Amino acid sequence: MLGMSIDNETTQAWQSLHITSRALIEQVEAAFKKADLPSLSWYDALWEIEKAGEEGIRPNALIPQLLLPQYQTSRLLDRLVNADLIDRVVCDEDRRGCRAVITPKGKDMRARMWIIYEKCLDEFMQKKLGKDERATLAQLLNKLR
Amino acid sequence: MLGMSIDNETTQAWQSLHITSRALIEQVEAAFKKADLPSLSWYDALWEIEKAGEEGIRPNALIPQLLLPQYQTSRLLDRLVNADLIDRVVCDEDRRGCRAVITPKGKDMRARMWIIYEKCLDEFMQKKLGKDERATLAQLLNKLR
DNA sequence: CGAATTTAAATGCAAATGCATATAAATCGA
DNA sequence: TCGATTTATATGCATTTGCATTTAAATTCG
Repeated sequence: MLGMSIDNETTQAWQSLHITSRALIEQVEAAFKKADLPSLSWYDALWEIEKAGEEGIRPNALIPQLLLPQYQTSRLLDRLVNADLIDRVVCDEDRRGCRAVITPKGKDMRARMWIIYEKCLDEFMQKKLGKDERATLAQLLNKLR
Repeated sequence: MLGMSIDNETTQAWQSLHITSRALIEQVEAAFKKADLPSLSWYDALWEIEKAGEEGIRPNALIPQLLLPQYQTSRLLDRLVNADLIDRVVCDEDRRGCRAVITPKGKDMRARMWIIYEKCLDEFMQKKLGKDERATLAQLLNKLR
């Protein structure tokens, strides 16, 4: 470990990742806000819950998907319930837990958000990199996990 | 705009960027916390302020560097002042403003944080990608800005 | 010059976050 | 079986954030 040293490519790659990801996410958030829509974290949650179908999904299964701590997941669900976008359905097979199930209003919200999100992805990713570059980027980033 | 559609490479690249950046930053934050050190945003601010030397740097010049909104920058400086890591020096050429100047304690803190940060960069970036891959990653990410 | 506008920075307040802990059901083990 | 432990989720409280607004100095322009 002594003598470990960080080279210039490493610094540049990290810096780019740190800065670019923040800038892009901020731009997406700004687009949502401009369209009077909720934030990216709501989208991510709604999408995972919608994909789970009528059965819904357990909060603890949502945690690794959303990369959020447990308490944040719980409170995000609170807000989604409060906005009538999901229901917390009682969970028969485990009375400690619940299932998050999307409502029609939730589906509608997610669809409206996707319209904006899609435009962002086109503008901030698809138009800036060629197909092969996008594939390379994804591949390199995946090696970091 | 009608007919615009997002292809699979775009989705994958976005997803990777979104997920990977969050995961990596979280890991760095966790490393700081484990070492009883403050967060990445403190590091970034201390570094920019330290680089500015004895003259210090104006808060409004810090905003684009840190990619933070004005009020967040102001309050981050509050906390740094409060921890004796920087001083808010009166600014003679513009009485509305101030200059953020690092203190010896601030320099020391930044140096101690860098030891941890460097290990993270080595572990999460340098060890996972080859030199050429790191260069490619940085280059692709830079095209997104 | 002097009123109107712009810019730098701070702040009051409501909402979100982080942390530790609480609650309560499920599972494990003697 | 029953107390001990683990797991799922929620929540109280302090800190941080986001937003809108305030304060005050600098700049613009008739």
